[in-house]
Amino acid sequence: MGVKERRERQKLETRDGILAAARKIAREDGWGAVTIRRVAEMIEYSPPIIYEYFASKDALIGDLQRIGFDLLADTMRASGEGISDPAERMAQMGRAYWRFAHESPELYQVMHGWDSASVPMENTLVGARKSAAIVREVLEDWARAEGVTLQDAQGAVETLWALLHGLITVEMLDRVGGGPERAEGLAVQALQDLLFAWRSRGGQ
Amino acid sequence: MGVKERRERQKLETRDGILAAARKIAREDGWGAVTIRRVAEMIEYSPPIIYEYFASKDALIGDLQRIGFDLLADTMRASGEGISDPAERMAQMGRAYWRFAHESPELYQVMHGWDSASVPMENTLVGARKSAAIVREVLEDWARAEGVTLQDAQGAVETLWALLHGLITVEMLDRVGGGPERAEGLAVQALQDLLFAWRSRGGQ
DNA sequence: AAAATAATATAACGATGTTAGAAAATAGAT
DNA sequence: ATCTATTTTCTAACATCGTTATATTATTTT
Repeated sequence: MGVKERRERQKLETRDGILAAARKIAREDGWGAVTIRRVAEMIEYSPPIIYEYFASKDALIGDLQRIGFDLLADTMRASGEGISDPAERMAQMGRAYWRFAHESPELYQVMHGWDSASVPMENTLVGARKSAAIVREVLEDWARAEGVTLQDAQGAVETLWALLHGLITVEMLDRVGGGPERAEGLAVQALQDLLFAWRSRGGQ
Repeated sequence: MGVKERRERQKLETRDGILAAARKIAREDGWGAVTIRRVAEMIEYSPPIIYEYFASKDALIGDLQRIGFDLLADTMRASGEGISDPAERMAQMGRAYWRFAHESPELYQVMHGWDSASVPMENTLVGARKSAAIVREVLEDWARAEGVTLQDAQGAVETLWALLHGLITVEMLDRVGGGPERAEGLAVQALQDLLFAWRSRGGQ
């Protein structure tokens, strides 16, 4: 009577296969190259099969988007674990964010609707909140440790996020002027500058 | 013998009509709704006519992208004109950037390839440089006035840009909980914080 | 082994960007 | 003013896309 179970397992495997195929195509040839037919070909099924697992192409891509945000949040959380100094923990998490965007550019792209990956913005909103919550915690730890009262903690988180995301954006667009290392240096520097300013004025 | 000239004029008008139509559709229903057929319908011509003026849909969109960047650069330049204090001039240009993104969201989107507007990244790069050059000038004026030596002026420009662009991104995605005014406040604040940090440490 | 059910494939639909070729409008020449 | 040549514009069609209806094959159950 393990038939149902085996079927379930196989179904999940196929589902994962579809997601993996879409991701692989996106990574290799961009999200514009991700078509139902090409995904189907890669998993060696006929196109309609995909609709047994996803309601639509948008749903499939939306799923990858959600997966990306979850992965990012997990990575950031993990990168901060076991580090007691809040400033250092924040720096590590910033680096984790940076690393994630560069190690999984196809996910970062789909998370933000780049590269003609048409994506429900609602997901981007929900997804971004996941990481934001983690950053906010650390930021408040830092403020407490530094004796700084943040007047607008959420705003501070958004500003930090904006800085990282903006620099990653310009770097991914640009791919010029000095290479990734320099941009990461800029990001680290700018984060420190912001923290320095907030500390100096005793609050944001 | 003014026939040729009239034809030329009419051709330019039609061309502008196509661009305007595409922009209008994008503004009203998003870039995903911009199809050749719909643009043609709006200008009251048949679809193939568009290919008399543009090599492809991508070329059409690429043109709007370039137009957007030029308009932004012009706006920023104009907003700083006649202001002698570099810090104030920079603030004005930052506000101009912010205003542009909100007054012409469809242009800002297409400039950065958002909303499934598939766009040549090369243009984004070239376009962004136009505004960057202007900002850099002012930033260097500011540094001179403040007696600050910027070790990496280009990096500083990129950082400022990243901050603005990032906050606009999060706000457009998010709507930021509190409306545009709050997000703009965050942007102004963060810019000042960065300048403060750079001044304090006597260089970036 | 036959019947019932589930899994998968083929063929097609409407919409897209784009092109070929026909039709219509306009120019210049007689 | 009419005829011809040229330019402008349109209709019809193609390939590709997401998606669905329907047929076919494989598997399970009786």
